Amino acid sequence: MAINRGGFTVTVGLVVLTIRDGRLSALLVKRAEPPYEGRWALPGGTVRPGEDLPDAAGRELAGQAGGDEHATGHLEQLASYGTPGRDPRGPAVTVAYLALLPDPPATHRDTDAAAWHPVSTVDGEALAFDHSRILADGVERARAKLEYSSLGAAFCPPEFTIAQLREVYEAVWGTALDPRNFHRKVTSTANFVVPTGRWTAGERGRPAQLYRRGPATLLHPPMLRPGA
Amino acid sequence: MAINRGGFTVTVGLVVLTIRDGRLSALLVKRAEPPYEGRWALPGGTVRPGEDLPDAAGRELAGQAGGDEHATGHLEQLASYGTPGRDPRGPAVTVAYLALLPDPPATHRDTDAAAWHPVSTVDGEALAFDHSRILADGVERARAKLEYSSLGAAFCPPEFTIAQLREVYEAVWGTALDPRNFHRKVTSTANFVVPTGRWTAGERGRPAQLYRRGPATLLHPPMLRPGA
DNA sequence: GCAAAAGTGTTCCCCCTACACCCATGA
DNA sequence: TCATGGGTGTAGGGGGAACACTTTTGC
Repeated sequence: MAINRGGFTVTVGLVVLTIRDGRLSALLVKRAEPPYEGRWALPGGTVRPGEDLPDAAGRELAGQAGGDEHATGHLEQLASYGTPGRDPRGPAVTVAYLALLPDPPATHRDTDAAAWHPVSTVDGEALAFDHSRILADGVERARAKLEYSSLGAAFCPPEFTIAQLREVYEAVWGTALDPRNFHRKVTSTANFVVPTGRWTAGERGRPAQLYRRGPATLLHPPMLRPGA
Repeated sequence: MAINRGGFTVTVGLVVLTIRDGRLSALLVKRAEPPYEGRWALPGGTVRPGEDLPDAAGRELAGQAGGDEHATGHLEQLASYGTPGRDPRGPAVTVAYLALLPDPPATHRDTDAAAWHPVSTVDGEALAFDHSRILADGVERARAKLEYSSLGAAFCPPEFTIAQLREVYEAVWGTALDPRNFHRKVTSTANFVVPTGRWTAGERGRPAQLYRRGPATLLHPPMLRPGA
């Protein structure tokens, strides 16, 4: 009944970001076969027959980065790429998705085939296919969305301190933020974070209250980047 | 040399918006053949072999709405849609683009096969395929982008008054804006609009200065929607 | 005590809002 | 002269930036 009219391979590509050692980092996989054998590339794979695009992205994400991304992380469509010749094997459209994950301990460790790379150290031409451009687009999307959405908390574990959330913003934007103003801003924005009543202990300095993600998705007013 | 590994038809779909009679309106075409024969749908078509996605979108736009969209309008990728079953003919991914055009006189008149519909009158289930959802996504993107970009001017002819630009914002957002504050805001934002030195004549009231689009793309600070 | 980190208060300034007011034209 | 729309001035308020200050822990 379904007639194959198509000439395109459709794949999903994943820009998976997290904060490791205070640096915004992307998950990359090393290609095991041509084309671009041995080069780093974005995780991803072909969309299966009868599979919806978000499902394919979620399946690839679960396979690459563990299964709990729906608990605290975030997954959204980024953009599509179809420039002729981008895949030497033939016409191919990649629908890219952006995933934001907390780092420890859900995120798997580096292996020979998959590793986290600080985005500032990924050379603009180093990745396979047109993945350098896709990665750059994903990073820029993440930077922009922190301003007007509550997605910064997607990088945090289920319970986190305001300082942890601030370190997310500082890592993604690459700027220092005033801890006092950041604290007031976050806690005074309705439904951004909700206090749990629990507190950190055993660390330097005064204990900090733990918070969870609130139900808000859009921030009014937004968090503004100092630079621009 | 290029091996066809594909099972997908890839098409581009266009959400083409303009302001007609003070209302945000979308260009729709009436399908001449099954599936959904006789139903209104978004303009679009299949991506040709060797053609890049933006080129395909621009070609379809030129074919449907005249050729000068690059002069004053705007074209950007919106999102991709690939839910199984969305096209009864088989697996199909549509990469949707959003186009913003000035209305008179570049925009063609309505015909039996293509007509402008105020978006507020397009029923949520009336369009072919999943085009109602794509249209809704495009309208929401346009509403959001007016806030923090200079794209409002893409709806205006090459030379326009501040009042014309204000009517664009009012039509897209569906709210009334204070003409005095809007004027000050627009003219005081660097590089948003640049005065031509020419003035309107022959109309009611005091003549208004004519402006062109400025080189700015992002607005600092943004224009804020009154409602939220 | 000292360093370090959490959290509060305060001041200044910019921008947004609202609205009074003046200007320039057509009828 | 009146109506209509273009454009400027000004007062009030909310939020952000900067930073002094207090609180509570580890060492």
